[in-house]
Amino acid sequence: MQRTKFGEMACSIARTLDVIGGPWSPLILRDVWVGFTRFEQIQADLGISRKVLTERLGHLVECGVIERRPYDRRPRYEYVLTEKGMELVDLLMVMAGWADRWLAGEAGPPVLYRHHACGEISRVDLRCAHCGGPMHAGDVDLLPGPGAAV
Amino acid sequence: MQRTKFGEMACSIARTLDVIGGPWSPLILRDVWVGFTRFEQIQADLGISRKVLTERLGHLVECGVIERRPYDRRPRYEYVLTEKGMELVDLLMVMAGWADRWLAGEAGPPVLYRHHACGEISRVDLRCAHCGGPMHAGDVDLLPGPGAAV
DNA sequence: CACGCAGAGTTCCCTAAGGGAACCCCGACA
DNA sequence: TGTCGGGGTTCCCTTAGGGAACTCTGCGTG
Repeated sequence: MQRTKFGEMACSIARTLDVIGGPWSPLILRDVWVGFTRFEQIQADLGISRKVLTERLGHLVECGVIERRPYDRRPRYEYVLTEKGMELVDLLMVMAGWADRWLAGEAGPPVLYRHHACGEISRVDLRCAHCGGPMHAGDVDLLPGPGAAV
Repeated sequence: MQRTKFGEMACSIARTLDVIGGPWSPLILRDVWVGFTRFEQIQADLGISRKVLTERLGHLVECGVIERRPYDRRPRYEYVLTEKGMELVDLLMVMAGWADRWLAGEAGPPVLYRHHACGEISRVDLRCAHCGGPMHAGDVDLLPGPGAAV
């Protein structure tokens, strides 16, 4: 809902928040991902206000993470993930993985992920794109990059 | 800022949002991560309202992702990441990675990550914890887990 | 011993964003 | 010609964020 616009900061986290920082945006993306692709479906599934849903969908379309396209000769539309959007869903999987580990409690995780390639129930793991070793928050140094401010 | 409380949904994404869904929360965590650990530092760095910062810090402490501890005999406190919090920072790296790829533009990414293990500038890559192969949003099936609703 | 200062919050008011419900528009179909 | 259903608008109300001023607490200094 932010009043302060994060997009202007020289910070990639802030820029991502500018796209999906709205409270509902990640859940909308999840819905589109799992197959709730129409306005009514998303609205009913999330219980979100129609007004806010309209705004959020518009914003996500503007940002190029989903596409709005007609599925009928009547004015009916569905929303589909773009490639940019699919990669945001990767982020959602990491989110889910964190909550599965830290917040699921007795009941266990609400959703399981089966990896196509190996057929096993699994979870995502963060690895270094260069050497393939584990790469977590404690395993890196931060250096100013070319787009750094000042 | 959400009015609707996500924590009750049987959805790990919603549960994560309940912890860091507030507009500023991810940036506060980032600040704590990179070494802005005191109230004044964070407030100055982010330009966030002191009121909201107080609330957000309190919430993050409650959720167990950061710890508040005195660093002086005067009433002075600093905030440090817990293990639970450190793993949330993993999520922030994925966020940053997405924006580095899709939003950095001409200037390039504002921050680079050097992996301790191999010493190279790198980025995080999502792999299957089971087989080690790439694991992205398109590479998985979703199945109801033990904690699924209904 | 009074003063000042700095960190860490409160308090108060204002505005804008979310929630909710009702309303609208358009093309099919009966 | 009426009505149905998807996909939005509009309007009003409430509440959370922004901003600035105020407070409280202990040290450190003259």
